Amino acid sequence: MKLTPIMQRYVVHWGEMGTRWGLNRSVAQMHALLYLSAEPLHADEVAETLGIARSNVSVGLKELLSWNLVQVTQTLGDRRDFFVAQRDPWEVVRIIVEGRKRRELDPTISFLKECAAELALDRDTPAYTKDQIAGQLEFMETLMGWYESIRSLPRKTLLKMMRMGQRIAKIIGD
Amino acid sequence: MKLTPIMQRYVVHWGEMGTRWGLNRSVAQMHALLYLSAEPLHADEVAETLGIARSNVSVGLKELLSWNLVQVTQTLGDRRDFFVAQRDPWEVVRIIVEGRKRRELDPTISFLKECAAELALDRDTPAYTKDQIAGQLEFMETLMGWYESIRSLPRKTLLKMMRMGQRIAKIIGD
DNA sequence: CTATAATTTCTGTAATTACTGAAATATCGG
DNA sequence: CCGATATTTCAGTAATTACAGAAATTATAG
Repeated sequence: MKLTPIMQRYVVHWGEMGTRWGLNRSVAQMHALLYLSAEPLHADEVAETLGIARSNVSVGLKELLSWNLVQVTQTLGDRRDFFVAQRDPWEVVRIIVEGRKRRELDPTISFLKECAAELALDRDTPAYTKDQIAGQLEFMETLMGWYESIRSLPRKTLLKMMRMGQRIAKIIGD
Repeated sequence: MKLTPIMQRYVVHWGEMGTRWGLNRSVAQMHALLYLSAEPLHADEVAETLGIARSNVSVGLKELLSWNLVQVTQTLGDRRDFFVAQRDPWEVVRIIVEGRKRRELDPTISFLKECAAELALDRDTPAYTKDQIAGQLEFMETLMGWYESIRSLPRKTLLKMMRMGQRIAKIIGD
């Protein structure tokens, strides 16, 4: 696939940002490429376009598949797998946030719950420390509950809410 | 500083999670330790408690200072710097989110704006690609605008909003 | 101004993580 | 089943990142 200069810069930028989000550079680049491409691409084309080894593309695409950021399609009369990226930016962010929650927040909350339970019986740990852990757990549960309730809202409602911005504070009252 | 078994596990867990959030393990451990500690600690104590080199502690604490997750205090009659962590979990998250926004989202939005401007004149880049970039920019601006308006709400209002959960959808209408 | 304590910088090393290219495996038409 | 093509696995290598310890710098008390 031939990239225009702007497309190249986009791919590079996205690769760079990916590293800050915990993806590795080439995986993020693959995603960027597929995101910009109107047609599904096969792995060889991704490898060639980005100049990385075919085997890496295989691994990277698998990772993107596991995140549901990319899907496989087939073409009649072609044995190869073709890949398309999730086109909708909302959906991309939803997927990423969901994944991060599962991998980062959920284990922490369970851990904190364990701690809280054990701390109830613990005589050695200072009161201050207990409070800190309890406070953190409470906060994370609040945050998580909020996320759960927002996650399922239809996009239209979400968009409306976002556009309301600060006016929402008035409606809620204080 | 003497750590109880639970405190040790907390520090280890937090260190592990830190790596998934883009911090390195020991920096995250330093933060955890200070977060749990009722009193300010000096660098030597941090180094000794965590079993890492004094020089590393110096670098790590500087990083935490740059994030405003940790602050320096002084004690009368002691030349050493003492460090305390931000105690409030809300504030911790606010600081982290703010930092990530600044380091990750802001540059991306500027980049996308540049792209959008150049794409208006560009004859080579396919229409589909242009749409994808435009869509992403629009989305990120919406998200950012919402964040800006929420960020400044008093915590009380925020908490109320979070506790309302899905009921907020009804109030907004559809 | 000097001696001492505290902190930071810097360099080499260790550990981790990412990547390539070859080999192995799987898939499919005939 | 065979041959051709596509994909994945794997082992060695490269690149990156984190770390320790020594050396240098800064700050402070006397």
